[in-house]
Amino acid sequence: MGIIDMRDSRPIFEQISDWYRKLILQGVMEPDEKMPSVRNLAMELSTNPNTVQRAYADLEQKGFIYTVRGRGNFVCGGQVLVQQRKEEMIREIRAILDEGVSMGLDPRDLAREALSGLPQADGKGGQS
Amino acid sequence: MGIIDMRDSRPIFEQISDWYRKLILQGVMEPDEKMPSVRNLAMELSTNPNTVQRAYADLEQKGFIYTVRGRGNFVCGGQVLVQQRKEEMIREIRAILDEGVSMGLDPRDLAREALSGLPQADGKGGQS
DNA sequence: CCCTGTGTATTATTTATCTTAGTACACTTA
DNA sequence: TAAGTGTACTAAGATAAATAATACACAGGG
Repeated sequence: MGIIDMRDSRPIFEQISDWYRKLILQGVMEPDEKMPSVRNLAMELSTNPNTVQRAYADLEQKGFIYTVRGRGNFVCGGQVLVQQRKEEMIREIRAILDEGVSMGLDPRDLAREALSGLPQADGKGGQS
Repeated sequence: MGIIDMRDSRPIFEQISDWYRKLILQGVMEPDEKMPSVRNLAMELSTNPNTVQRAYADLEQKGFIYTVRGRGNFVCGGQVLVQQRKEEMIREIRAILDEGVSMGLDPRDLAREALSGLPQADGKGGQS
């Protein structure tokens, strides 16, 4: 699946932002690595520079990239963002489990079924 | 929190649909119980009858309510919907855990932290 | 039958968001 | 100097959401 999915109802800038957010959190984009230029990425995705610019503004506002005038956008480092996202994930899962409880379901049962058949962590990220 | 939250970026019809979806899944609205009339609910929520109508159309399309011409909308029963929602929840949790794994996190750790401090199922729904 | 309440359909208008387009300016580096 | 970079601005088009007003068909109570 590419960066932009036409069947996805979310706005393009959000799909771009989400794509790179995941790349950064996964360590595929390393700290201080240069992001594609606004114009280049717009060309590559057959979209508008303004749309890419908005995606980058979103990433910057959320602390995933930083800007150097005249040079480009670069990836922020690393562990703090992973930790923040981890806590956000826990809140998201907890919200689902809460809803399950309100329906009379057993949250441990939900968690157990969600865990079954998952690949294990590869430890590449080295989160200690 | 009321049905409509102005700080919520989701459309009003979706908030209404979601609200009643949860009431039905929680058993607060019982099978064959009458839904508020389109005009009454619109009045109560200070919104447009068309918006409520759209929410009801959404609920009907998803199988949560049924319509009797000239009489009103009524709640569908019960266990099949709960089971469907349960499986959907498991898929949602699994997607989050997958993302965590791609970041090098341990999914069992995420699940355990999400479970900690949750209220237990009250068994009111009686899901066997 | 008549009246009221119900869902449903239609058209139009307004509003907000997203996207594209084009232009311009300041900064950095080769 | 020239090319590449981010950034700002205005304008226009497209789409979705919400409101407004009207109309029609059906069910039930009197």
